[in-house]
Amino acid sequence: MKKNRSHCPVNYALEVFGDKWTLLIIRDLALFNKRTYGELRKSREKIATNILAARLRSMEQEGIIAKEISPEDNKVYLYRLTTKGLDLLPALFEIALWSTKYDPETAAPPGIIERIKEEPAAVINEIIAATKSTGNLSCKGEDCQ
Amino acid sequence: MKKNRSHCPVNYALEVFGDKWTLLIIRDLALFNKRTYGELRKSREKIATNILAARLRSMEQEGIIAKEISPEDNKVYLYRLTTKGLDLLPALFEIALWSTKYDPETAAPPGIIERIKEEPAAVINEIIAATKSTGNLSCKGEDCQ
DNA sequence: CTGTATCCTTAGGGATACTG
DNA sequence: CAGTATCCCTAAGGATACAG
Repeated sequence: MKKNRSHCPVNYALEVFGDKWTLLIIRDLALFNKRTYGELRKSREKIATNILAARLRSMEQEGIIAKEISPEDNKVYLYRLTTKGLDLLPALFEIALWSTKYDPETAAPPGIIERIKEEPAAVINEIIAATKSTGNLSCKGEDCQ
Repeated sequence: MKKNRSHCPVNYALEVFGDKWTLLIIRDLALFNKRTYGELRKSREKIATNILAARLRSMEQEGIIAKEISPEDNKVYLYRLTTKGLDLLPALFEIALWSTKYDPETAAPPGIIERIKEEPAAVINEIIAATKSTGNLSCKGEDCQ
């Protein structure tokens, strides 16, 4: 895609996360608490390793994720959402809610979707807390997996 | 992109409007009140005519827009958002608000963004009203153009 | 005005092998 | 474990001509 087609805010968003993978990576970081490259690679959608690396680099450049060395193991890198990335959660939630309303394949929306619907602010606060805490938290997601 | 990579709601949304044009067309229909093929073609981002036709067809198949003959001129077709399409407005608004917060190029967010921030429900109701009313409403948008 | 029909180009993605 | 490096491929997009 040609960059800077316009200065419309919708267009800007498309240029930052309008590809086929970035939003899924944000989902994994936020909802499934994935932190490492290996965890992110195990998404249900089976992202190729080179694509994952490319997306992570792009996301880091855009400032929506940050990469840090694990305090526990200096050979392990941890990815986390920045404030700019966390600010995408309301949009992500609206998108997910819309899908569960209309996707014929998603008959019974699982746990976290219900929570997003009932108490989105609380979910966001939990994600922020989990993001800020150091250490490698295991994946606890059950949906989408 | 491979379809049906997973049944995750985020993934479903990406498959429906995760391309480079659909969201911009929704923007034009909702915020700029565009209704005809010709109006839609005049987006700032200069969509090619074959691409526009392809996207409109896809959106119609997905059920987010509907195509009708103009009551005023039976040679003119009018496109409008369906309920499913209108239900995307909260997501669209969150996306736009995020962009105006972070896009360095969007220094001063223009009029409609302010309204979306202050009274999103009212804006949605106006769009619904404008969508339901028949007749070819002229484009009144000032942003993004 | 509302599209089709072509032709062409390219970025994005997929598969796989390999490396420190 | 966390990526690079290649090679390949195709869907998506762009330009333009034309048609009902």
